[in-house]
Amino acid sequence: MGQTRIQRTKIAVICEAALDVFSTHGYRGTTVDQIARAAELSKPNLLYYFPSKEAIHTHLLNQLMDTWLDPLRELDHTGDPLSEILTYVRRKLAMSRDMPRESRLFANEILQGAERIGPALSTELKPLVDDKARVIAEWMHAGRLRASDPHHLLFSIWSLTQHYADFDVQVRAVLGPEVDDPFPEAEAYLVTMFTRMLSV
Amino acid sequence: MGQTRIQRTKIAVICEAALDVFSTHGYRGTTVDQIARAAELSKPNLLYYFPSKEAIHTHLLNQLMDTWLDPLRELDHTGDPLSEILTYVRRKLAMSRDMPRESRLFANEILQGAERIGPALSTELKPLVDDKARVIAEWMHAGRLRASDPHHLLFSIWSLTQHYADFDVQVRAVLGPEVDDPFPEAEAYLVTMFTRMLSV
DNA sequence: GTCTATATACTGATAGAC
DNA sequence: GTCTATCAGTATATAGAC
Repeated sequence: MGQTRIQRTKIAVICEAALDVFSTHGYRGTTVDQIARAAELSKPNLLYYFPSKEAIHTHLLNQLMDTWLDPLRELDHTGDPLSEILTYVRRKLAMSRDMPRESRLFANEILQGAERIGPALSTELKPLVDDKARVIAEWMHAGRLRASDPHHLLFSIWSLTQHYADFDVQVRAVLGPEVDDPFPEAEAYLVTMFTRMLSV
Repeated sequence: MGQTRIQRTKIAVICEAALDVFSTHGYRGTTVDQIARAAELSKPNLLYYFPSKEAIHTHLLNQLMDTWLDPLRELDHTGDPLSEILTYVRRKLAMSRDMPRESRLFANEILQGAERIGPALSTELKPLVDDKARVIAEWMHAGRLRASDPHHLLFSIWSLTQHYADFDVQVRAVLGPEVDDPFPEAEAYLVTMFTRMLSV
């Protein structure tokens, strides 16, 4: 939409700042002032680029939905079943490692009833999941994966991988300070788990 | 502390109401007025029983921590390894089904940095987890369970079971209205998963 | 113990100068 | 485009009558 380069830059800075604050304090816990300070702007100046606090939040969630579903879209029905699943697990875990704020933004939204993103779950998420669940079911039916419920299989991948972003504080508290980076251990564990679960 | 029966009842009513509101709106998203209305009390009357909004929240979290760890405490090193794990999984899943508000209260707190409950993670949770992880490690070492990382095994049980409470909205959106109760499917899936993961 | 009324502070958003 | 000043609405908590 006819934006100058400077406008796009400022909007990006605001989104970056907003993601930071929303993801750690939730929607209600975040103030426009906090976002403005993090973006190094005055409050009215920020509201010159976005009409309201809610507009920023909605914008972030909509942007995120696409990125979030990319790894699942890439699940290829022509590939090797177990490799495809393990690749998906690794990508989702990498997203938890590299985009923990996005994961928490999403988790906050779902946890509090998905009032803003709710519709997209039925219109965007469900059709994609149903499609991929069908692919997985065919693999299982063909004896190329051990049988189990495909939908719950996908739920389990989401919960296990996102846990390392969303519950990061708890994971680190339990593992203690001697574990600097839990992700290598996590990847090894999850690969083992899904291999034992699915390999024929 | 020298409370009359009526006082205890009112405090229980307040806690019940507060759990309802805090778990669906988060700490900042909750107003004292909402809690008061839900408890059918006036706002000043509510603040006669608790000194502040934060005091109610802290009280709930502290109470919850104990209940939350009970199923793990019952993991018995003299029992059959796989049965003990599966029982733990079933109990945790039952808690997600029967106490979803408590699960979400806890998830909200961890997700937003565990500012209030953080210390208890190191002093209460970690020692218990380390202890039970040792039991599991011994079972694995004795060849009674297939080897894997005990800490991450516990993480996986938490994330998989709590997912059905914390992400309930998403689970239902994906499964669609034809699935009335996802928990029986979930239990069957999780039992299969941990059996394949751990049975020798 | 419980209420009405209110003090005090914060927050989202806008007006208007520059 | 960006700022200072400020409004209107809301929130926590308290004062004081009963």
